[in-house]
Order: sequence, then structure tokens, then C-alpha cells
Amino acid sequence: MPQNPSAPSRKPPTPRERARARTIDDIVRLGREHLALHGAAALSLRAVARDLGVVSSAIYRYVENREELLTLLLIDAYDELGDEVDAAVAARPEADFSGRFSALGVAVRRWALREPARYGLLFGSPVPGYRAPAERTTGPGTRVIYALMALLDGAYRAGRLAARGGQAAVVPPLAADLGRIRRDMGLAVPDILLARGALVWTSLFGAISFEVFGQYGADTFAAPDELFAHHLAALADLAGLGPSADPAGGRTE
Amino acid sequence: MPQNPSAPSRKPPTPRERARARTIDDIVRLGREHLALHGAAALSLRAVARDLGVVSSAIYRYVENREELLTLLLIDAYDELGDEVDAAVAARPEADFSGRFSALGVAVRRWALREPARYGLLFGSPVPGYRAPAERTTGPGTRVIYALMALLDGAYRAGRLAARGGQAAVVPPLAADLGRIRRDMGLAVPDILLARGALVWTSLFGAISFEVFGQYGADTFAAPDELFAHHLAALADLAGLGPSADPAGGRTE
DNA sequence: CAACAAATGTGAGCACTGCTCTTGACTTTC
DNA sequence: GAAAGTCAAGAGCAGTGCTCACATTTGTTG
Repeated sequence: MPQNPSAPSRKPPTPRERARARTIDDIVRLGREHLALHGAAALSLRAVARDLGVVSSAIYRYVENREELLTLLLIDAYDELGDEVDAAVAARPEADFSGRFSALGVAVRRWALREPARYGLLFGSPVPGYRAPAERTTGPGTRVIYALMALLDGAYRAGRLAARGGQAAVVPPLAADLGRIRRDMGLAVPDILLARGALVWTSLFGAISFEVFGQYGADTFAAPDELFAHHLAALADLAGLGPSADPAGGRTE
Repeated sequence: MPQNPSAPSRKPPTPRERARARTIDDIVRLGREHLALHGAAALSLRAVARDLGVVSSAIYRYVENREELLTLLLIDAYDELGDEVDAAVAARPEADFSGRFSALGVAVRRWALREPARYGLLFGSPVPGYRAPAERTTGPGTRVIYALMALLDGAYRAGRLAARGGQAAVVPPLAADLGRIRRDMGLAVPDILLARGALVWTSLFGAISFEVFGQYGADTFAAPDELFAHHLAALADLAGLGPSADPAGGRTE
């Protein structure tokens, strides 16, 4: 199955290759619909094959197995989330760090509430028996954290990021891959604030997860927009971005 | 199927009822093992029946369907987590609020890391097609948030909880069930700090979830104990518990 | 253009799942 | 002892992931 596009094969795509790519795109599109409708663990290759108008076994000509389709959908979702977050952040002035942070948080929440099942695939409990291949998912999977870290670094370089609060003196040990991100991006922000950034990152996703996965009774933590904006302002404060420069910056739209 | 124990039926349990209860306990125990081994979505009634040494259809004499078993396991997990958290909190002096908060966070994290699949059932993406019945799960499901809220309320009444940070003046709107908790518990702590408590609550679970569900590459947010303790101290600060009174309070064991 | 070979589609089949239903056996109660 | 209630067994249905032998389509090449 010669379909490795990473090797620099300069050949123009043959019609066969084009048809194949189009079919795979169709499969991913149909899979995305099923995912959004019924959740990750209920994704059925046979159902996708039916919708594709083909017998069930034919799917395996294009997708190795169910895991592979899940990986494709994982990358697809990461990319869409990353695109929306990047666009939302870029829409704010470069120097408006707290505004950009707020935009990032609002964009993640909006995408999560619009695509709960896909959000669950990315940030929920892992699909049983499925292990995301790191070499294919780390790239798109780290776009949002990269955006946040770039934001914090920019604010730090501009002198707009200040350590504050109780135990700033205690330098925390960074997690392995957090150190890797620091190196890869050449971050100038000190470890204390980077750890704060990681906490803010996980806190943001914690708040959103509680809202998206409403496990409890009805809506224990179904935060309305205003409460989320309030949380977001507190997180900006925690990150060191200080009391928000634009008090209305947390509005949803 | 007269098995409702909530009605005040004073009848002593007949041998049949005892045997039946024992069998259901066995099923829950086996289900717990399968859950811990293979995850929630992979829980199979047939497999449980095999382990029970009985034919597959016999399971349905004791458990209505797969959802019912999941509900039983959900309650089981909530209770175990609640017990451990309560015990950890009670082990600290009543007036040591930040110590109790730290103990709560450490207990949740320890349980989550020890029981990742069960943690995923409680706080991960919802199992497809399964909706937890509120009337049976809200009770055990709110034990930890109740413990946290009681902690904050006690600190507030003792004059040890202070609003701090930027936008303390902005009173956030509380989520529906958060207001219910406030009423049910007769909390004295003002809404601003209660909202902070909710943020701290979601942040705590966000940090733990990222660690338990290691979706990314290897261990992007596999926080070592020290980093988690650092986060916990920041969250205590955010909750208004002030800079930790016991700097070593965040230790794991 | 014809022939070939690769790519693609087909249908049967295996092992698994949740769940239902009928049948037979057993236990408690009257 | 008979009636009523309970339980286990096994067959069966519809669904799943996945494999394999076979048939068909299709692009390329002699």
C-alpha cells in the first residue's frame, strides 16, 4: 500500500491516487458525522461503509482498522480546534495579551460546546483499547497549548507578565514535555510562570470539561457565559496577565 | 421485582433476598474489575457472566441491562472516592483549612491515578448511549464538591477566607445547581468566593484529568507529585485560603 | 487497441456483543 | 402436596470488527 506522502515523492498524483484520497476524505467526513452524533466509542466502520454506499469489508481498503479512523478523526478535530483558536487569537491586537487570552479561552469553549463528542475524543476519557500514535497526533495536538505558551511568552517579553501571589519563590519542577515545549519554542518566560501557564491551561479545560460532560444531575457546572467569563478573568489573573485590561473582554461573541 | 430498599419495609431479608443481594454484589465486584482493566465502554455483561460462572442471559435476572450495571459501578466509584476524600480531610485538624484543602486535592489525585478507568467513568467523556440517572447518582456524586464547599464555608466563618485579586467586585452569576448547593448547605460564604470555589474545583479536576487521560504524546502533563503540589498551593491561594499556612502541606503521602 | 496488473468491490464467514424468549428445574409458600 | 415464584439454560436475533477468496473495474503499458 504505497500511500506514504511524507517521503518527498515528486510524482504528480495519479487519478487513482486522487480518487483514493477523495474516498478517504469522504470516510473521514462521514466518520465525523457519526462521531458528532453518537460519540467516539459508538463509531462503527460498518455504519460508515453503509453511508458510503459500499459493502462493509470495502472500508478496509482505505482504512486499516477502526483505530486508524479514530486517529484520522483525532487529527481532524485537533486541526479544526487549532484553526479556530488561532483565528480568534489573531483577531485581537497583538499587544492586548489579556484580550488574546480571553479570546483563546472563549474559542476553545465555543468549539467544545458545539462539538461535544469530538471534544470528548480529544480531552475525555481515552477510548478503550485505543492508543493515539504520538508521531501523528502530537503535532496538531499541541497547537492550543503552543498558542497559550506563545501568548505568555510574548507578554513576558513585553514586561506585562508579573509573578504574584504566595509561593512565587518556590520553583516547581516542570513536566517532561513541558520542558520540551520550552526548548522547542525558545521561551523566555521563567519556569514559575510557565508552571502557572500549565495550571491555567489545565484549569481552562477542567472548567470546559465539566460543562461539556455534564455527568452530574442536571447542570451543576453548566456555567452560563458570564460565569465562564468570570472564571476566565480569574485564570488570566492567575497566569500573571494581571487584572484584565479590558473588563468587557470576556464576552462570548 | 420488589427490591426497593428506600421504602421502609421492615421485613427481615429472606434467604432468597440475601442470596440475591450477594449475587448482585458479586456482579458489581466483577464489573469493577473489568472496568478497571478494560475501561467503561468495553464493559461486557457476557464477560461478567462468564466470570460469574453462569450463562450470559442469567445476568439479566439481577441487572436490568448494561446501563444499570454502569450506574451501579458509578455509584460504587463515587462512594469509594467520597470515602477516601472524607477520610483524608478528617485526618487534618479542623482549623487547618489549607491543610484540609491540600489533603482533599491529594486524595482525589491519588484515587484517580490508582483507578484511572473508574475516574474516567466519573469525570471523563460520557459513555455513549448512557445517561446517568440523576435520582440515583446526584447524592454520591456531589460528596467531594460538598466537602470542598463545607471547607470553604468553614474557613469563611472563621474569618480565614479573604477575597483577593482583580475583579472581586464583579459578582458572578452562579450556575443553577451551585445555587442549590448553597441553599441545601446553608453556606455563608459570599457568591464571589463560592464562584472561586467552583473554579478551583474544576481546575483541580482539570489538572488531574490531564494527568490521568494522557492523550498527548507521552506525558505532557504527567505532573510529578511536586508539580501537582505546586498547583494545589496556587489553587488554595485562588480559593482565598491564602498562602499556605503549612508550606509542606502539599506532600503526597 | 488489447492485455495485463494493480486497485477496488463483493459476499461469506468467524468471533464477539447486548438483549429477548421459551423451556425446564428448583425453592418457597400456601 | 400443589401452586406460585424464582432462577438458570440455551437458542436466537441483530449488531459489531475483521479476514479471506473471489469477481470486477480501471489505469497503464506493450
